[in-house]
Amino acid sequence: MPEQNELRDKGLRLTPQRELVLAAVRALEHATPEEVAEKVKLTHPGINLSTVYRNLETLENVGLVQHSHLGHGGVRYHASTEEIHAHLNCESCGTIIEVPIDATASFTQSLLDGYGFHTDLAHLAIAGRCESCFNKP
Amino acid sequence: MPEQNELRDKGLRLTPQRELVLAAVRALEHATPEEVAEKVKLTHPGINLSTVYRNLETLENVGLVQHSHLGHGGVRYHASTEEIHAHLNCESCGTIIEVPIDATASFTQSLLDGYGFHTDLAHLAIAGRCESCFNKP
DNA sequence: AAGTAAGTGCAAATCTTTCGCAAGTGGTGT
DNA sequence: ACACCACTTGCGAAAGATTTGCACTTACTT
Repeated sequence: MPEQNELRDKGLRLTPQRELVLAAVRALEHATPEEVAEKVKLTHPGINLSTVYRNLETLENVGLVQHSHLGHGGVRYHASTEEIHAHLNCESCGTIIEVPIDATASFTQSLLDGYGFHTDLAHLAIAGRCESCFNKP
Repeated sequence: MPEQNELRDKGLRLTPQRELVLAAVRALEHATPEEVAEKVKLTHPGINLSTVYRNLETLENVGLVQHSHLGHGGVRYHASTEEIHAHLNCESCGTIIEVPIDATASFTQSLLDGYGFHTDLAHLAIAGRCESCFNKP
């Protein structure tokens, strides 16, 4: 019987750790594995970091979460249900500006037309400088 | 007296290691620190990997080289004089497609207009899938 | 030629992510 | 309820990339 649980529906076992990891990713948005672990530890102190890594990978495999590479820091995970957006990452101050994916449509279309490339702008941040940092030395 | 040497002009000491690191970055294009070290070792076998890292950082500080994050692998360095281009990175097969920066001008302009964001598309690869990988399962 | 600060080599330390393995547990069938 | 077994977890160790402390060396200044 479907719809009993989103994890079981994907063929995964329902463990407390796994549920908490998924909940943490959803709550945090753009969290690193480390941050996810911290969040989970609030309610389940014993969880191991490698369990977090494994669950992030597992959850990504079934499509419930996705990762992207923002800024110079490491990988960040977000729930698949979040609205898709591109990230502008200021290299000076680290600010992340979210841009609705529609605003990038003509660009990705031109890459498709010109290079046959199917762009996934959500996966990697776009580097640059925000207005205020640009105006500094 | 200026123009005696590009490194000294930047206030850096002229060491064999440093010259070789710069030469290697220029010769290799998109090389990882590891690859730079390999190249340098051909003529200076004793060079230490940490010396390569330190020189890459130093050379970047004075603007002679720059790094960018292509694909999932590590950091890659290129000479500042290289023609600037964006990189389309196929997440399936790892192919890198180079795109002249002109082709992205209207996109970066729209980010500037809409978000005051000064985009540096060369710094991070753009993720997605190339034509052939897109047509596979 | 001598002095000094920058640069180098080396080894160890970090940091992040992965892996092997033994012990634990969720889900299924009895 | 009971047992079974593959999937999961915890833990420690390993791996890969990059950084750091420190003593020795060397490029540049005078």
